[in-house]
Amino acid sequence: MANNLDLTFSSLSDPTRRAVIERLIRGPATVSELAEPHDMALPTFMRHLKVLEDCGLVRSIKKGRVRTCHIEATPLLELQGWIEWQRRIWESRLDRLSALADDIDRSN
Amino acid sequence: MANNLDLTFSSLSDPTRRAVIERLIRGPATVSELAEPHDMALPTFMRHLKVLEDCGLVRSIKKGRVRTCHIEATPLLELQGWIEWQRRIWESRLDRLSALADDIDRSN
DNA sequence: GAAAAACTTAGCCATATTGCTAACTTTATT
DNA sequence: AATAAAGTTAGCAATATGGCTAAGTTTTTC
Repeated sequence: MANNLDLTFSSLSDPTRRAVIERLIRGPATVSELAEPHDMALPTFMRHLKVLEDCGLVRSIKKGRVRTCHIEATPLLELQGWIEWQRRIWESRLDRLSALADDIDRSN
Repeated sequence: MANNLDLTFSSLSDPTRRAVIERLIRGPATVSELAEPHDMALPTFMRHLKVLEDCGLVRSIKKGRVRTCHIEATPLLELQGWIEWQRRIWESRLDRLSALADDIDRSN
C-alpha cells in the first residue's frame, strides 16, 4: 500500500539519489554522466535510477544506445506540500500556546 | 555515513511514522495514545517511535510508568531547506530557459 | 564486419527493516 | 500484598535494500 509520499521520501533518503536529483535539477543528463561521480558499479547505480523513476521523480528516454534522464518536479512539490502542512499546524499551535501564556500573564 | 537528511527522509517514508508526526505536531502524547490508532503490536509500534527519535524528530520523557512524546521541528526544517533549495534552482533554470526561448523568438 | 560504447539482465550476498510473540520490569491501583 | 497498566527486552521470520560480478543486447564507430 505504498503511496507516492512513501516512495518519494524513501527515494530521497539515499545520498546517491539526492545527488542525482541535485544534478538533474540543473538539466537533463545521460546515465553515464549521472553515474560518473559515483564510485559504484553501473548496475548498482542503475538501480538507484530505477528507484527515482519508480517514484516519478525522474523520467528518461532512450535514443540509440544512450538514455537521457530528466527530472519531474511534481513529487518534490508533494513533499513540500506535506511538510508545509505540518509546519502550518505547528506554528498555529505555537501561536495558541503563546496567546494562552499572554492570557495567563494578564490575569496575574 | 548516514547524515541527518538520510535519517529524516527515511523516517518519513513510512505512513505509520508520518501519522505519528501528524499527531504530535498538534501537541504531546503518551506512547499508548500514539499507538492506539495503529493496528500493530506495541513492540512494533515502539520501534517506529525509536526511528523517529533516532532522527531527532521526536523526543520523549518518562514519568512514572508513562512516556510522553513531543515533536522537535528542526529536522522538518532541514528537509524543507533541502527541497526549497532544489525548487529554487529548478525555477531559476526554467527562467533561463524561457528567457532563451524569448531571445530566439525575437531573433526570428 | 569487428570492436567499442552504453546500457541491461540475472543472480549472488550481506545487512536492514518491519512484523510478530513471549516474557520481563517498573509503577500505580485496589 | 496482589493485580493491572504501561512500557521494554529478546528473539524469530519474511521481505526489502544496496552492493557486487559476469554475461548479454543494441547501437555506433573504425
